[in-house]
Amino acid sequence: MDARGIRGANQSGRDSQEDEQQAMMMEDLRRGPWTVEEDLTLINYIANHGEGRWNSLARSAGLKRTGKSCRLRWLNYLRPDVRRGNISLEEQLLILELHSRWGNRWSKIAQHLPGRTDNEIKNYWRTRVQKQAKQLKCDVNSKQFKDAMRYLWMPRLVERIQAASTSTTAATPTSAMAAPAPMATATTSIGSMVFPPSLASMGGSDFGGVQVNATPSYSTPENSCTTASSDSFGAQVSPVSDLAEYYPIPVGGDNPNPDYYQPNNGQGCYQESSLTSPCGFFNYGLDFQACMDQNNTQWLDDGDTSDSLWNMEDVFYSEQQPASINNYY
DNA sequence: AACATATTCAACCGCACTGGG
DNA sequence: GCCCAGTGCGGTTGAATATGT
Repeated sequence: MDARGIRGANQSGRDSQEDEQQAMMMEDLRRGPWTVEEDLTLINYIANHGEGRWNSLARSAGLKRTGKSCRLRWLNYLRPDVRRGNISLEEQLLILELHSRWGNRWSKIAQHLPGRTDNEIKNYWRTRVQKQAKQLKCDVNSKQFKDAMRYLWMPRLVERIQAASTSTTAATPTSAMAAPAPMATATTSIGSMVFPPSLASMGGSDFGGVQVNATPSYSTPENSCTTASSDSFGAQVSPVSDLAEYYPIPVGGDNPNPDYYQPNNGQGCYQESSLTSPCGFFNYGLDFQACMDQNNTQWLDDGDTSDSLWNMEDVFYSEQQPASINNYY
């Protein structure tokens, strides 16, 4: 047992926990990374006997692991419906939104991201979001950082989702993008979000009833969206988000979770062209009539994937100096 | 190529809660 | 009401890997 094992003196369940620790030493239980053999043993056992009662499961399966360890391994890694890989733009947006609503309620947030585990979301938050706050020398819970997330990062994600969607439909005859200007005009509704005047020129959006004539230019690297490997905070993201791929839930699906997102049938969240939060925290009714000509869509395919979509320090600076905001958009 | 530093994420921890006996 | 096993959650760690010098 390491130093972290030291606990307080009058904790409920404390004895059982000490027993667990003791058992670990007595029974020579394994810890650390799981081997392929252990994984297979666990998978096979659960396939035959189901999950639950993890301590007895661990013993019955012949695994020299604690029940906790087995449960964690199964839920976070071995479960067949666990999604691995890059976090899509939509997922990032959802994480930001739900976190702003619920805070560090990772498991609750994870319920709304099918296939993602609380651990994964937590790691995403810590490594990507908190890192940015740290670099900016501000607290992740500070109003400044939250505002930047809400007013800048999230709208930008919406734009990128729009752009990605637009780019995927651009090739179809019916989507003859007649965008004449080098500016993409995207109308984005984010129901309860009210943007400060200084940002009102930023997003092509109707945020919280404030019609924002936001027409971001996509012509510069600084405001280009990165699509292949890096999100605005350097996160690995999917270049194109196909929600049908991620959320293959039938309309009126039978997920017992009442909070579970359903495809947009009037109460759900995602449709091909809209994003709606589960609780209507805010509502991304994306109007994908954003017109982007070839030049405007080019950036989606350009390979600069290495850096930020926008530099947070620049964003903060621009927030304080609205006059200069167009330097960044 | 070698080393240092940064980043990622699986796994662990303590703690709280629940339900059965 | 108490005890205890089981479970779940959020926070933290550290090995592996990536990146920079």
